[in-house]
Amino acid sequence: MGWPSLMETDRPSHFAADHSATAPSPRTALGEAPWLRLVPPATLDLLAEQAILHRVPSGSTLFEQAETPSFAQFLVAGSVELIGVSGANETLIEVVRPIDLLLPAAVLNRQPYLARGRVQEEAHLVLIRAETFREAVATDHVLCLAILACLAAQFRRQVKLVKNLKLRSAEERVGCYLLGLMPEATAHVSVRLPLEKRLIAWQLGMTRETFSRVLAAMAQYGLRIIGDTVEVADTAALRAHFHLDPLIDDPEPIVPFPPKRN
Amino acid sequence: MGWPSLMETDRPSHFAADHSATAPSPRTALGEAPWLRLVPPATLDLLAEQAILHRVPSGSTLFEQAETPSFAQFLVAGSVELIGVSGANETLIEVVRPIDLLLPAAVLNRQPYLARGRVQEEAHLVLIRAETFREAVATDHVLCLAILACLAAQFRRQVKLVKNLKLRSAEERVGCYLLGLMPEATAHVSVRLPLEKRLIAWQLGMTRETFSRVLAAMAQYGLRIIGDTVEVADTAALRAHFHLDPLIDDPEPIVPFPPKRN
DNA sequence: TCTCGTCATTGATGTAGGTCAACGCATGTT
DNA sequence: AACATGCGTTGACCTACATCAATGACGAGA
Repeated sequence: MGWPSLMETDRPSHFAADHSATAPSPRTALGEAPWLRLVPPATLDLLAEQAILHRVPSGSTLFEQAETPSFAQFLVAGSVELIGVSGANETLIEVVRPIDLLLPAAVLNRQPYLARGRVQEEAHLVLIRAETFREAVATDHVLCLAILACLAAQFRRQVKLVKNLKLRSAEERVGCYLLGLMPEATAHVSVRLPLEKRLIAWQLGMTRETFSRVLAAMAQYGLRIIGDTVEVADTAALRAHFHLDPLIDDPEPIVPFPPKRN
Repeated sequence: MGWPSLMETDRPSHFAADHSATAPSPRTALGEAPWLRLVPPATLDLLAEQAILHRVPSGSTLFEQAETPSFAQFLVAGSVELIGVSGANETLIEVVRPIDLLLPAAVLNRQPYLARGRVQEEAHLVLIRAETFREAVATDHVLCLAILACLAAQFRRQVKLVKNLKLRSAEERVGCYLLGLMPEATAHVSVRLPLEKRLIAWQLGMTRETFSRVLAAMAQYGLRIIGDTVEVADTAALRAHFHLDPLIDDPEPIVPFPPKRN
């Protein structure tokens, strides 16, 4: 498969060699997740103890649909797309961005993944054995609260994605996506697209061709595309046409949930 | 609004009168949720203490999109549809069935609902003040684990719904839905549709008209519709055409997560 | 330099499913 | 009875996309 060493428990030597100097340890990586801030260091130590820090190149498959997870995977850097597959059809479920867990629901419930995990931008992952992870959650209340917050955010992101997809036309999705890239105040803006167009199209749930056509058509709203940069004459005018909805477009933060002393 | 008394803390007298004899107490209702089985009775008592048990008629709006939840709502009986709204468009996000929580993610994170809650079949709800609920989760690790399991299941259900919708054609959705109603083994079956057709259509993400047409077209697979009952000559033949995918069609149980003594 | 592969653009065409409208059939109301 | 209201069916039509195909632009390798 795309990434044979994932399923092994021992760390492949070339990974150790590559990163012993530059890459942070799994423990450091976990410590950097803001939503794990309140978790006792001892618990993080425990999680990190057997953890593996992996760099995975773009395009690799992290896990296949229907597989039962062996690891909890923390995405520390890069991005991973979750793809639902049925027969010949594939559809993007969501794009996971750091720092987040990949499909924690499957890991927690010992259930099969409902989607394929594919690396979009080179990913840095911390792998923790599923059982270790489950036990830690079952043992440490504060960790459990953190995971709960993480999962809640993922749920809400999922709902937002569905709403974006089902309530808006292709053109609206593009318009709102572009608006999301622009700074608030400025009138005349020039932004670079953060991804290849085909990837943006795929994220917005349309084909390259449609995306291209829509971009072209948006010249009428004072929008120019030169290569991968977008120039807008008047963002206010754009905003007038495409109404950002906070209940769809606002990013969904992972809000840590303070434990209570009893 | 549809249901003015929801936002009040004190129990409206006619509810007390109506149900003091027949309806179970909030405490009993909570005790019946299998996935709360492991939660200490003391915690359930605490939750039930100020709780309100409500019967809400079909069609009522439980909460509006963008509202910040004041209550955690346990759906004990009936069904509730969650509807995403944007401008003039509405789309069904999911149908919640008992025993489950309505959008716990919003309640936990103190964030606005992303969808409207509308009663489909008369609902029995246990309302718990949001803060009480949050504190209980922050205090009791076992409760926290139960909610985590509940939320995990909801997340997975959401993913399954998206896959059903985006990976299958209208005809396939109908076919698989019908198969889901049939008993496994029998060859010749006659099933009654559990809901009005317009509601099924809406749940399957299509219009009444399309649903009607698709049903008619499925005569070619040996299917007859008489009023609200469906007769299938040969379920095996149906199954050959419409492949149920466990990763889409299997119901998503809430699997309780055993706590660990440390 | 040429070539090959990938991405983007543009046009022509196809189609799944929505929209609109008419009608039949129940059920409940005055 | 007469009437309204809501659901289901069916037909004619529309449209927002996808699909298919041709061409151009760019970068990497020989």
